[in-house]
Amino acid sequence: MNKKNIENIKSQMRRGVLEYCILCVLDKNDAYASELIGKLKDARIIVVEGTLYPLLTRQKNQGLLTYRWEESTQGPPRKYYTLTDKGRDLLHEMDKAWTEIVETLDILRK
Amino acid sequence: MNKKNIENIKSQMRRGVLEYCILCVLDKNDAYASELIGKLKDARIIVVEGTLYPLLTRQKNQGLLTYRWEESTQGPPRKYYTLTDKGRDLLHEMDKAWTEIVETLDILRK
DNA sequence: TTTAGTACCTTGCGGTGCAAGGTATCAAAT
DNA sequence: ATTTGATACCTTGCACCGCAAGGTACTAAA
Repeated sequence: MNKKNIENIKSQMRRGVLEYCILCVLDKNDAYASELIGKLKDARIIVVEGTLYPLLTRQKNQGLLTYRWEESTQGPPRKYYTLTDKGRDLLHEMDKAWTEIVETLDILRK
Repeated sequence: MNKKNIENIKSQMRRGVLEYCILCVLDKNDAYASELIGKLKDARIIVVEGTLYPLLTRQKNQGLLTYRWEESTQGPPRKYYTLTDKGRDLLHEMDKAWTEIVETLDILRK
């Protein structure tokens, strides 16, 4: 009951920064969807496929990302996503927004 | 166009911590809804009435808050919200969750 | 008795995460 | 040859929730 509450809160917080996290990860290296899910899971940002795929499509349609197909040595071809210049610009805006929120909460909590 | 994007991102990030902010503010002092809106606006967490009222009701129904009516010297009576023990417990859990997310993003950004 | 200020609350819409289910490719085992 | 398992992509339907807009009610001053 209470545990459910806490999980709900955590996921709500994570949601707010999900798009930010994706751009962060892609800023370092191109990646394909399944790979991204793994990396975000490692970073304790839980994401499921049904969330990530529509999100990537949205970001692509906003011109933040592009993709290319690449053959894999094992398994079906992979769709590698890359940050565009526009995506990088937005990432920097997100950095600012994030910093601002962290500062705000520091004040609220002090 | 782009400005709208950024605003959208910020509000999405804020949403994730809205409940947390409310409990933070109430942890220091009891407050009534209009007052809360003012305090959160000062903290650059924009909230509108249509968001706050249902949220307070939700938190009250979850047993995180209680309220009492108080007469006002000018205007209608005010509904002062107070954190319950359960609310305070959850606030501490939120502190942990928030710290964890901040750490996670530090890692993702490094 | 009208206007202005303060305070409470509800309704309808749109956006979005998630669970579940579906499709396709490749390679190894039967 | 065909079944199985691993990998990878994607869609659908539900439910939740923030927000804009609109509504009610009390008080005091014009």
